[in-house]
Amino acid sequence: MARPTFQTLPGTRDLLPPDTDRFRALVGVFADEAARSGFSQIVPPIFEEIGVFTRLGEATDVVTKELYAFEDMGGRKQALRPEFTASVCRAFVQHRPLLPWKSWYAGPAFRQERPQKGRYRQFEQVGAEAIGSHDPDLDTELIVLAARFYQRLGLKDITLVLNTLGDKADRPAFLEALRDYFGQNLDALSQKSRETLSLNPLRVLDSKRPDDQPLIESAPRITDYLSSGAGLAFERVQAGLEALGVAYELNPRLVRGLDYYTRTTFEFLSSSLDAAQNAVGGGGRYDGLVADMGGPDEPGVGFALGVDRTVLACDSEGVFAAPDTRTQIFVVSTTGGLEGLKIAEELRSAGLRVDRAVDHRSMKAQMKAANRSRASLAVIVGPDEVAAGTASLRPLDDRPQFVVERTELVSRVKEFFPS
RNA sequence: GUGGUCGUAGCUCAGUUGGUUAGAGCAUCAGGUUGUGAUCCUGAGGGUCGGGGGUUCGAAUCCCCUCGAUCACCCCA
Repeated sequence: MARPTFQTLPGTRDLLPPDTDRFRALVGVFADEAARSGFSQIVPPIFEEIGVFTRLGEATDVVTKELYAFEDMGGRKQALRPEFTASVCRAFVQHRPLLPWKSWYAGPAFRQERPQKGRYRQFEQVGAEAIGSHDPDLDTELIVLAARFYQRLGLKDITLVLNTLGDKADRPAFLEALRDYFGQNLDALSQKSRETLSLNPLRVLDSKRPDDQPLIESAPRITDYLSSGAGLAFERVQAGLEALGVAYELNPRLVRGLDYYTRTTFEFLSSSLDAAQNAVGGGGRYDGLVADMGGPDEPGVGFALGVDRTVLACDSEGVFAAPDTRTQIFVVSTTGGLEGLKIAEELRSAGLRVDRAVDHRSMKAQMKAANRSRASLAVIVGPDEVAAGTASLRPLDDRPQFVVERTELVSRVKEFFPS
């Protein structure tokens, strides 16, 4: 096909109906679940001072090579948000709300990477964050909130994977152990992983390269390096999930890509997704991040779910269809006057979904448009109806057409749509 | 950033070993008597075959470059 002059940039796309209805409904479900769990919505700006995001970690790809950074006219360095957590922490520090601060959000985030299935440069997330409490039961609540959301969409093939990364203080010894271990087996490690090792040894555990698997399998485990506090918290989260009947898998190699995570980390994987990008959501605790933003040393825990991937998962499981926003009534008018327009607005005022033929085309053309709109009723006004003070109602199925008084039009049409 | 695959009408695709005005289905529009859709019939519009260059008497078909899409690596939602 000959390409148009302009088209969407790589990794971006137009969301068109009926997907738009579906996205909106999905966010609606999440908003409802979040509110049930005591979270209120926050809408941070889409771009921030670049420092807000670079605080996420010097070793994270999200910051070092995927950030959409730019300067404003005054030379101020800023960037499109690659995720929400940083913005939420910044907002917390800026406004100092009461603790715990529980907020949810929905909106686009931006990462400049090569697009592929389930991975876009502009992608949609919903998520929730709670700042100001160490309570591991809060971790559990967050996880269950996400799980309930998936459940309400109708998704079944979702696996919850759980791990802990320990406290900041536990980290150095563990990292050292990893460096030693992998360092001694350097020749058994893939080239890529060797590079990763020098940057962030944790991330080597996350390698998907088959060659690395045997080595990773017997690598040191964080659980052996946990402080008692972190260990107890991890047990408490597991106990909570068990008490609530939420299934999970432990995976000591789950490290997640952002450097700020501490203690609990989790990921939701869709097994029905035939794409490499099968993580539909993830999150964890970030106990030092608020302080890094220049705020008080308040802990935080939260998650983000990828809306685009979740929708893909819904597709492959055949669940969560778009809600019906179809036109109910289609107004056909051949008078050339304003009667059709008036009727359409009257019916709209009465709360019905009404569309109308434009451009004064032939009745046949208007009826075709009516049929295409998938409305179930056509209201027809021509010269005869106007003269007689009536309107013709034509059901767009097999039922017979009938005539109603113009003055009773709205009530007669409403009768046609019970409920 | 690296690699694989792909790029013909709005959509899904044909297009034989390079050979005359590039096709189909769906969709769109208009007709099939005077005001009636979804079915059926007839017809019409719509493509410089992603773009540029080259080989050739001749290229949608072969070669090179480029752009784009897609999938994967990496990484993550």
